[in-house]
Amino acid sequence: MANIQQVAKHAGVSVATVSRVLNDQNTVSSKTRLKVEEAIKELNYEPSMLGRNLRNSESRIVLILIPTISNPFYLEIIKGIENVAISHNYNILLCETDSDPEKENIYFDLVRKKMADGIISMDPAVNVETLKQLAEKYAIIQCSEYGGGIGIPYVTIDNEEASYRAVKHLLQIGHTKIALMNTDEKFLYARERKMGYERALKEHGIEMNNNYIFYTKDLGFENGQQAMKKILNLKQRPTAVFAVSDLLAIGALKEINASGLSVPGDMAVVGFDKIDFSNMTNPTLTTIAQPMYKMGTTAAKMLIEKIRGNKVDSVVLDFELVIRESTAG
Amino acid sequence: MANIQQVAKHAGVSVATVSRVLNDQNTVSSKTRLKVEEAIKELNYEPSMLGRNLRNSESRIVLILIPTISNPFYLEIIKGIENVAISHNYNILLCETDSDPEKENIYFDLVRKKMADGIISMDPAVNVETLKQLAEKYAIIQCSEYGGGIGIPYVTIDNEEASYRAVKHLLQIGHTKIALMNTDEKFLYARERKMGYERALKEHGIEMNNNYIFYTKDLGFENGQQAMKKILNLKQRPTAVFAVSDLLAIGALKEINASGLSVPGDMAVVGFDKIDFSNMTNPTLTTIAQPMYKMGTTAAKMLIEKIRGNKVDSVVLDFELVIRESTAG
DNA sequence: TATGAAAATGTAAACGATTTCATTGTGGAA
DNA sequence: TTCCACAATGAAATCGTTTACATTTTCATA
Repeated sequence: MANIQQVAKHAGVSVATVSRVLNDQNTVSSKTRLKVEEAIKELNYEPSMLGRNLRNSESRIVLILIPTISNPFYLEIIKGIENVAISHNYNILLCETDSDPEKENIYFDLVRKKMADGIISMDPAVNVETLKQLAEKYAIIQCSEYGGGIGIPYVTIDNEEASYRAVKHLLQIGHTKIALMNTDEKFLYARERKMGYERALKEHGIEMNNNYIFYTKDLGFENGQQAMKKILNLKQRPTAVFAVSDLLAIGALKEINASGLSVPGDMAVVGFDKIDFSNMTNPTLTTIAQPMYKMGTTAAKMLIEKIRGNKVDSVVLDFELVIRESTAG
Repeated sequence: MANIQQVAKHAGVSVATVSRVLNDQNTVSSKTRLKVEEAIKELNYEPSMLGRNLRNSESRIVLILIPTISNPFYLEIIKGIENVAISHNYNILLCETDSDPEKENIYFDLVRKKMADGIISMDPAVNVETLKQLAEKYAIIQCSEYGGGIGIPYVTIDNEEASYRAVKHLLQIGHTKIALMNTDEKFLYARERKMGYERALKEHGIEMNNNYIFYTKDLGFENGQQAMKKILNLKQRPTAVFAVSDLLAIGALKEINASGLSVPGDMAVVGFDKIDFSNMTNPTLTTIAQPMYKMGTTAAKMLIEKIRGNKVDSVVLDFELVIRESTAG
């Protein structure tokens, strides 16, 4: 495997000149450029990024931290990040933390050890203290899930308002007994979405009923099934459920179907995220569409700015309520 | 940011000694080791992987090539690869090719330029010629999808047999008019699965009927819907469908439901892959379970062996037929 | 033709680790 | 005490680039 020295010798020039050709510098005469390019061809030379990266003190790799790759919610965001990254000559390392601080630390080490130039964190369970500390020295952006007020730039939607709109939709089509399927309130978005839920109810003169609020440990399909089981067992059974993730909602859907009830006839269901699958279920799912691709591209652009050493501001993007069969009574 | 020189100076030793401490070499006296460790603490030193990688001529990064991140089939495989990789101190770069040779080439360049130590390819549409050429110089393993006979080690299941078993199951529960929803036969697995389909039919004295075979461009949900639409319009309508991917099958499911027919009463459906979502549909999907996690770990171990310069052999893993509601008539 | 600014090229020092080989230090045996 | 084997340490080369600075070349102008 040839290196730049050999190319230089073969072309009869210095390594500096070869490097200039490689980096498209305009200070090379077309004659020598040709010589060099020929040598490169003949030797089948490929510049080593290891050498270049060391010299430039960069890795051109950015980390994406997600709790699990199994939640399709992240897929579109990742695509957005990826496209921007690639067009800026960055590559992405997808890091599944399983919300495990130990795994998390492996990845944090990657930036400490210069193997990564920055991080986009989408893990709501991330250790905020560590992250904050890391952010003092390294480029970090939070995407979709963020610890508030810790001074790290983020991109998100207005969760309170989105939740409000979802619940309001249920109220408008006549529901008054509406259950909330939420996650642990240690997560900011969980608290925000509950607030939106409460505001919508209040606005319609309905008092929030704690018996109608269910907390799940995770955002997965099974969690939705289990929670729905409990809801169906209530003596005062609600007529609608608002779940804070599509996977939860799909679990609910499955459970309702299994119990012989029908959606939306007996029970309306609203999800959150608009993952691909939300359109594949039977019935299709009413949900809040997060602008996932846009979130990804935005976060990536912010990160690259940050890596360049510029200051960046947080961004709040628009969402949309998508009404489909699961509430189209 | 401290470097090894400064640590050496601070500890009053040479850089060689610091490096020895870093790499756990036993030739360091416990006294100096202590001094060095103290200096590392005090200076908050983190060894740079850029320097180390250059010196060692390795990146400790491996590439995973997949056509699209949207097909959940790959998720479990990726997890398997990831776990093995991490435990061997490798990191993985997830590369979405969109089956676009140009994007593919960006990633191939990464290994040519030493930014990656090897590739696990799961892209059936990969440019086999390039891959073959690359495999002469770099470590490459094919996982799940493979170009046959090109001398690159692969891990897969017996697609012909799996398909045979799926169709045989349908025959055994009484179906005789069975449609096949396949993809382009330029893919080896598509040809193999068709052969299995044919063998099962033949064994039951049924001649293969080309009107019952449908080709889709991709393996997505929409492709399944479209193909099912055609199937439902046949005058001699089949009573069962075998789709070569779960996403196709789920699209079919959706279309059957939409047309007012019921599964499995009017139409039985079998998928392939056992993705998570195949258990969330209504009804749940009968499918061929590929040992995805195992495929991932196996491929990763093979790749690491290959990187080390050892010869590795291809592997064929077991599959399983999982019978669920969509055929439980 | 001599001059000098601008353009083209070269030299050598980084970047930050690992490792070979040489050197020094240590302790036990004679 | 002397010597030797072996353990511990250090000096310096190396991995493959980029780039500041120095040097040479070119060429229009006086």
